[in-house]
Amino acid sequence: MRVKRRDYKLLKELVYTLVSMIPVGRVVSYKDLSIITGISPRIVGRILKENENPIIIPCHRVVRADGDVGGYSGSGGRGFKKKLLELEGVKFKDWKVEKSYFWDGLNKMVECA
DNA sequence: ATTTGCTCAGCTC
DNA sequence: GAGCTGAGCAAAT
Repeated sequence: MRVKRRDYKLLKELVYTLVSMIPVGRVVSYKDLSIITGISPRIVGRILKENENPIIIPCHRVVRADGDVGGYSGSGGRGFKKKLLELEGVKFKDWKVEKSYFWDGLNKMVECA
């Protein structure tokens, strides 16, 4: 399912909203966001990168499906992202988040809807 | 565990 | 208009 280009702006808002819903100490994969929004995972990353309100959007809580930290365009890069997550209570195994920290709340919400 | 191929919106040439 | 570039994914090796 693809979204019309005209809706791209709304799509961004949706992504931001979803991301801002992630509880502390939990993470969500780009893949899940891509499924929910109906766009490809890369575009999710692009949207986060282009986010207009970095303050209310905890981009660091979005990681790759493999558990890998992924990239980060903010200050400090990936290292800072990892540190931030650890600070919130997420434990890492090398550079990967343990699966138990993935949050499936979004998927459940979508199932409900 | 590592390499390869695919994806799709945006930017550049 | 054609080609390159990613904050990724999944399958094959």
